[in-house]
Amino acid sequence: MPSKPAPPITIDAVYAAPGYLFRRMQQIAVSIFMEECKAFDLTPVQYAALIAIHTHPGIDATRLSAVIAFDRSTLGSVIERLQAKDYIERKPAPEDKRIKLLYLTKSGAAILREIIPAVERAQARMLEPLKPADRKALMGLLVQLVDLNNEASRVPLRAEDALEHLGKGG
Amino acid sequence: MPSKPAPPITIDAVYAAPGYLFRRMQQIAVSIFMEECKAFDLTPVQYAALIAIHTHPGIDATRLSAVIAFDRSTLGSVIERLQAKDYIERKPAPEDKRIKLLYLTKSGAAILREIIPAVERAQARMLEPLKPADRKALMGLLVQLVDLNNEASRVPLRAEDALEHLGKGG
DNA sequence: CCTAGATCGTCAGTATACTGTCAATCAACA
DNA sequence: TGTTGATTGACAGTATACTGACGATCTAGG
Repeated sequence: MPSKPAPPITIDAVYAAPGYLFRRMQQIAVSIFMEECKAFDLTPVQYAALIAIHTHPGIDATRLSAVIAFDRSTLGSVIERLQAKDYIERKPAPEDKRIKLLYLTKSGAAILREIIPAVERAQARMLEPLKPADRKALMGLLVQLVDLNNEASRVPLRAEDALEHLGKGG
Repeated sequence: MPSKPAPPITIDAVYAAPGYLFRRMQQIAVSIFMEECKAFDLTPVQYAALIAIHTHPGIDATRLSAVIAFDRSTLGSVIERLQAKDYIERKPAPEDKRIKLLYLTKSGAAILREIIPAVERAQARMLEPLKPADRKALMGLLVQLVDLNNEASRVPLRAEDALEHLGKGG
């Protein structure tokens, strides 16, 4: 068998490349999210951060970044904005002066309850063009791929990190 | 059948949501691309722009944004950076003073030839954890979904727009 | 010809993302 | 105890992305 010919240098090759499709789909997903949630003034990232803080009250910023796989530097400004909107508050940790613990405010808990249906609509809309069986297949493959590629990203997901501040209770 | 219960408000629901998986996969894809191409000082977006200009010499910025589905505002700074690196040049259009036509320089054409193998490696690595049959299945579903959701994004892909400056030759 | 509307590039403003660095602080160990 | 090394939050710098607006320019219609 002869060696594979050099791939052509055209934009059509890009359209079929995984990286391009992932980027495109992310753009579309954000667009749909913002459209469904425009009444709430919350971005997808801010939403994920609120959910994570709701699930793990008293988490600190570094652990939060591991739990939602967001860059720690980026997360600083996200937290600032959520605090400015009065959706979260930061309290200094009594035992470690470096750490600031994150908690939802009443406003934060309320907006979370209210936005959930819009978020559910957005998530459904992203997959709507596919047949139900294809939706399941795609999600299954994506969950696999993201999990198996976890270490390839600069900020791997570490869901279990959230439990450390509770005393390492396995 | 009773109505569906309200979904629980936990981070685990986010981990399984399409929007979160698309974001995560995009982060991973960019990370792999940058790692494989770190010798070339080109981002994924800059690479796509170069390929598109190579495929459509003399395209203008607005049409380029339609061809690679990037926001027109964002593209302005991308073009500036490519120009600063001497990979492209802009020439005023003789027939329309608003338009600046984009061309690859010799450096741009050269770096494009050189970076292709690294890009191919990056694209392959993104899907590597999956079995070959699953890779094909995932790509097939993604191509479908991105295409069917094209209008849902703020900047839909308009590949055919690139031909307009050639005299509407259909 | 002349005006109304569309288009082009650009800019300001906001929000992710990542790299690298820094001071303050904490933990571990000699 | 004293110092080394790790951790935390913060910051500067770069690069996408999107919104909305703007002047310059072109096109179409009257």
